[in-house]
Amino acid sequence: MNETRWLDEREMAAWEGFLQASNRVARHLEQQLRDEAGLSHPQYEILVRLEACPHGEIRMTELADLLITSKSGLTYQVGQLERRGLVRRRSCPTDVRGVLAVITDEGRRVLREAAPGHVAAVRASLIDLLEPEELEVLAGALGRVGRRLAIDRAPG
Amino acid sequence: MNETRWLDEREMAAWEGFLQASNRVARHLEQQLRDEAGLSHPQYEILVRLEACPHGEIRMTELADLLITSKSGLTYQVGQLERRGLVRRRSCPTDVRGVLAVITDEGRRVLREAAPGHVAAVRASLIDLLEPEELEVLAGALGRVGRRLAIDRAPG
DNA sequence: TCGACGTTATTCGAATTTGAACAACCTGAA
DNA sequence: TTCAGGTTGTTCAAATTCGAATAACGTCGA
Repeated sequence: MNETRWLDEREMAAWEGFLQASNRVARHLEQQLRDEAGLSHPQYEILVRLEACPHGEIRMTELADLLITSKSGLTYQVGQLERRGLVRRRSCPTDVRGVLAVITDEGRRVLREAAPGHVAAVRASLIDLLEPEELEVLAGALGRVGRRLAIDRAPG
Repeated sequence: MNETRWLDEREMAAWEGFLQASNRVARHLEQQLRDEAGLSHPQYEILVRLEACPHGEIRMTELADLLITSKSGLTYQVGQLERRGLVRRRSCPTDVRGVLAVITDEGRRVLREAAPGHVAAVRASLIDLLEPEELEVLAGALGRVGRRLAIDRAPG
């Protein structure tokens, strides 16, 4: 058991900044989407990912990985979206067990309407608060963090 | 209604990196704390904040603001911690409505035991993945983001 | 061909979170 | 002093999240 390497002042500042920014940005976006588009952030993300897929469809497990959520959580949210007609399910042609989540025309329409307000909120809460160099560093550093943590992830 | 300013490539990279890093780091820490200390991250944060306060105590509303959570959510978590003897409540001497959350000796002990593992996880999932310059930039930029969003917050 | 083993999506119960409603209380200006 | 208006912490119902358990299905080597 090694001696604990505590955080020094600048490490602490980075950590607290990261935590606080994560929380506040998340809250900001959640509220904006809820108010202006009637969607939760998880729901919005599902629509975004689906639209980016060929034919607007993808396997449930793959989608769960993209969204960094649990499979059961995705089942629930896709169920919500299906109820509202923004997504539908169809069974996978190559694997009887498989389910494809598919974005509907209505889903695309809702997404198209929600996107401008969402992008504005992302700018207001993060992007436009950063200098160009900061943006660059953030993209590089946090991209590395995400990729690093993506590796040693237990299956959900 | 202005034309939407969509995100360019580097802005998108920063945004996606931020989102993904937030999610993955949060998951990593949640699991580590649960496994090694039997605490959720919110609970750990409550203990940390309390210990940093004079006499290890603070008003509920102030604590909720520090933690960036709702008042009702805090009521619940403090209730959980009280059940386990890590925190106790006492009424505020200067305001009959007020309640002070107080960390107990047992709470301090549990926190002391949990801290090394938590710091190690924070290092492994974020801090030690960053170059010194990146750390500096992150602290500055995300600190600004947090402070900016702290201002226009609706009361909870 | 046949199992052993891993995958797939869902269901279930338990835990957690939120905002609204609420009762009780402070505060400051008239 | 009074009282309108804001605060305080809790309770409540509803929504969401997670992991374990489950049933059904692929895959691969012997």
